[in-house]
Amino acid sequence: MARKTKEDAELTRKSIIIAAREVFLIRGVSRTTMEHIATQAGVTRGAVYWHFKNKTEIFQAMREQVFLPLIDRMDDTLLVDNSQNPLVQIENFLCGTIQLLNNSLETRQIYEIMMIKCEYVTEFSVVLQEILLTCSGIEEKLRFTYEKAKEQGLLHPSHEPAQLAIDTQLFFIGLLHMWVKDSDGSHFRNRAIKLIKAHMSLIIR
Amino acid sequence: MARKTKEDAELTRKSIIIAAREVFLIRGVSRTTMEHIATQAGVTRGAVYWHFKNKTEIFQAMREQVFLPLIDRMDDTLLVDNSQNPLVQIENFLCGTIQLLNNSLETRQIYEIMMIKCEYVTEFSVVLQEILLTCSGIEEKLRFTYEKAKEQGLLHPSHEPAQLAIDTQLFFIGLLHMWVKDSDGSHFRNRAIKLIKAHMSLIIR
DNA sequence: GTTTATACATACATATACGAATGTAAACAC
DNA sequence: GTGTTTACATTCGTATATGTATGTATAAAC
Repeated sequence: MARKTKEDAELTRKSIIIAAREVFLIRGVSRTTMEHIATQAGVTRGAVYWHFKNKTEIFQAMREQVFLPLIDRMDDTLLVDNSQNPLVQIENFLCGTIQLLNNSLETRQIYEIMMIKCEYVTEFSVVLQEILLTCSGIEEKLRFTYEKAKEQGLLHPSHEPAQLAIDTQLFFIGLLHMWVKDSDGSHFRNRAIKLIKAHMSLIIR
Repeated sequence: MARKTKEDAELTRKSIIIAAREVFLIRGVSRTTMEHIATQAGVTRGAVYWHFKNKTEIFQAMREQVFLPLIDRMDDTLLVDNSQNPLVQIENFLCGTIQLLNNSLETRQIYEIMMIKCEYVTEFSVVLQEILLTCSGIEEKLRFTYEKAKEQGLLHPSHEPAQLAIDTQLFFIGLLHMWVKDSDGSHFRNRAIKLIKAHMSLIIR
């Protein structure tokens, strides 16, 4: 077949990532083959191997589309000193993430793949380390924001920012996991925003 | 080879489950083959196919060893009306689960397999439904116990048992996930008990 | 306008996995 | 003590996956 222009090639690359996401979601990462991805993208394995060394590289490319924006948004919502109520900042960050999952099919699917359609062994254990690191970052930023809240006297005197940060983080990790697993929506998806507000209300005062 | 006695056969069956757990942990469920399991158990694939129809059946057998006791312990700790402080009952249940993970290699490994070494697709999506159901059960039992606490005036008047139950449940799900992922122990494993106490202290009064 | 590198498709070699079929020796039922 | 069933091991056919090597037409570089 004919050679494509650079722009066309970039399109094929992107369509491969999209195809991978769609197949990963249905078959799981381990069970999808390069052939599955290629077929779904409407190309042959040759094209896939041209753009990516192996499946892990495709997975990483897919993952970056979700994680880099997450970090950015977190920094924007939590770290920027906008003289807003810090507790509201935290609530906005948490709710914003849920909104993103609601609005973006792509994000939703990638989260689902990463949480229940991927086995973190051998080449993928690296990803686990990165997740751990991201979580550390979240904890730190939450703590920073809770400290602001404490300075402003918004917290109960016996509550420590560090403890609140971890508690909120673990609550949210749990929520995300159940949000993803609850595909019919009745248990967690529909209630997520309410649950976040309830969690924050436990902390206020 | 020679036929074994019934007792011997039962031993082989158990050794296959153990072998499966060990290999699942290293290679992930999808990537382990019947051959891997057989070799690890010191038998041939013939023996494995004799005892189990396929890999999913082995997985289920392994899983039951962990989930049935969980339900039992939960009922024992939370539902039995032992006139103990309900909040202490909840704390004991949460801490007890962490202790179990600390003490039992088997339990620890099975949790790890189920959370980050398994892809919940096709035959395995059934397992997801069961997990959802188990979670519903946990929520209900937590709510029941928080209601007892409220009756005894142990809760802040503005706190609702239903909300607390979900908050605690999500906190604990998050904790379990991070506990499992934090294999070096520095971030969550060593602090788990302290984090639980901190979480409960947010609720008291 | 020729050359070269690109963006793939096609073909090939190798490896691995599965499930079933078959074989077999000993345990158990009688 | 003979027949039957059990608890496996062995063998076989088939399918599927991987990575690479090779082919090829065209875009881009000059």
